[in-house]
Amino acid sequence: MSRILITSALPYINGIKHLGNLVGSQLPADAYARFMRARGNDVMFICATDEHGTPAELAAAKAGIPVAEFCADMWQVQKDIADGFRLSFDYFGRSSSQRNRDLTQHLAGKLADNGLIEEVSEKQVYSNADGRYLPDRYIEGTCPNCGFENARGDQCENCTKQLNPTDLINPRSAISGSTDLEVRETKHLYLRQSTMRDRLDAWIDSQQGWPILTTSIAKKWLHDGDGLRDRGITRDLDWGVPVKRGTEEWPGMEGKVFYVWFDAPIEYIAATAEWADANGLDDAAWESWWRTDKGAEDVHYVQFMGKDNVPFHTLSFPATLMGSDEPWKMVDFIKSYNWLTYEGGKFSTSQGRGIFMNQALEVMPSDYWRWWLLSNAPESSDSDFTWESFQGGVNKDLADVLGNFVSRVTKFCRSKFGEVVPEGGEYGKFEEATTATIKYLLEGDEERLGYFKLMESIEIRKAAHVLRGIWVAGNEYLQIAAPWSMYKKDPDAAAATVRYALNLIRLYAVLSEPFIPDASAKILKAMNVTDTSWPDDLEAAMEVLPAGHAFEVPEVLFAKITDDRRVELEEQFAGQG
RNA sequence: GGGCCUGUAGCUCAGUUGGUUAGAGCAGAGCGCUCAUAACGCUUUUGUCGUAGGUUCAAGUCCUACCGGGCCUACCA
Repeated sequence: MSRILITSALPYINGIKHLGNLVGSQLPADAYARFMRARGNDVMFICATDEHGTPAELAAAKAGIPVAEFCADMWQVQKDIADGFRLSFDYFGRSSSQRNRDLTQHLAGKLADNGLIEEVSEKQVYSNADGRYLPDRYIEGTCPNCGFENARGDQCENCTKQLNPTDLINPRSAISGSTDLEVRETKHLYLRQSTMRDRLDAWIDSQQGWPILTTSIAKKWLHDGDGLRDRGITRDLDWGVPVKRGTEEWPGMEGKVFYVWFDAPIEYIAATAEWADANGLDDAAWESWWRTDKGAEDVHYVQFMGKDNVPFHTLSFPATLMGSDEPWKMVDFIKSYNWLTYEGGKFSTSQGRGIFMNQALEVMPSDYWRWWLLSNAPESSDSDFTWESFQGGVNKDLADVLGNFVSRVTKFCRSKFGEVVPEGGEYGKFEEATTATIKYLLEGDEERLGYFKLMESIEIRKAAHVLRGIWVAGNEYLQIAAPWSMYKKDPDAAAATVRYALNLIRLYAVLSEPFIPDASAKILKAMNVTDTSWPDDLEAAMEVLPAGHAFEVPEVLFAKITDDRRVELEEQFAGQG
């Protein structure tokens, strides 16, 4: 048994995420967590909402409620949706928790003690009308390069030239449109990442088998231009973790908060502490996952995220932990994902293009989404969602190959033997061959990785394809064994075939659980079995349901998506953007 | 501008460290089965592996250039 710590990138609080966000972190992390638990490992799967920063403040203002209240509401909304997708977090925390405040302030204090924090005086644009400092991208104006009138303060979207807010002609606030802006001098804390460049570089070099997407992004930041740059970790905002040096005030930093990207990854740790608190456990419980001096030295830690998050997880957060000079558990594997596109274009929150998580659950069951998204996860490059592909994948894989297999076996059994595992006959060469085929698909060989290895190495998409192959093996078996014709001349032989096939159904429920937990549960319930033990011994697994065991024919597991329905959905979702 | 990824059958994609006749699913065609959600199984058509060069006994696999698609580029998270 291993101890496996899994974190999924924190969804930002300002709105409901779309399917691209889901497939890029939470969903594959969940499949991995479920798989690892099923194999008997001790798993800690952590996620939380990322609640600080300007967008949260603005979203709250737009909703006309205090930001703390807004975040509390949105946390519940996101939690409910996560539950709807059956995301099996051991704890879903909040980055605004007291635990995170304490830990963020503590780590900042340690970094300062170790000479890794620098105060920098800089000029920031302040909007009098809005009563706040504006991040670069919240300032708009005319691009000095191409004349585009809606250029943003960080970059002109029209000519892609990078800008400073002060470059803009006729700058205005993107929030209020006010032109009453002024440049103010303000002090901020910078994390001296540059001094840790070689350590970070060596640390990344020492990692084995990370996705090329992960390492190439990290290397680029480490070596591009002058190398890794220091980064401001504070902001002039109201909403966030107040800047403190440990538990002490930080002179000159009054009224400022830490930058979200400083406190958000720390929430992985803090959320584990929240988990301990929520379960009435002491600090030792969460520290055994995070402190290598308190039991975490044998923990295997895996992070999941979209590619946009890679720099923070390969550089800033490791720099924070390393720089504290305390024995924090560092990540062992960073799984990063490309983007999911929608009907050939981008998912867009601002334009309402694509499918959001709440809408998805309103129109289709979560298993359908889980299966399509995981079997098409953007692991090697971007993947495109189309309703046609979704319909095809769900209908062929789930309804025809798996669902219909369960249906044909249980219904045949009911009509010939009743709703009970039939006795008589013995397993023979067909069963032996099928078991061998499935064993190969599970374990693989030197040339081809099997389901187990693919899941362990987080090749989710490939694992899904192999899993499908295991379902197909059941249909192939039935075709060869043909119990419907065998029944006429040798009912005992047919009974043995049905008994084997019923055991296949249970096996499929166990193996498929990481991908389609609802269907898996439905199957197990119908088969009247609670034994979900992992089939380390496949021969034994084919005997779990003994002759005489009662079961029920389940309802149709996966209703097909009709062409009419697909067209309806295409139209419903095309109308928005 | 710089960096990274990517371009393989009509579609979506696999193709390990270069090695015999390039694979899978879907779609198409044929056959079989009739237990089943008109489901399942078997067989089968299609490829100058983006283009042009190069290295090699041998390249989809390595190198160079070019063309196409995507992403990142540090104050949105």
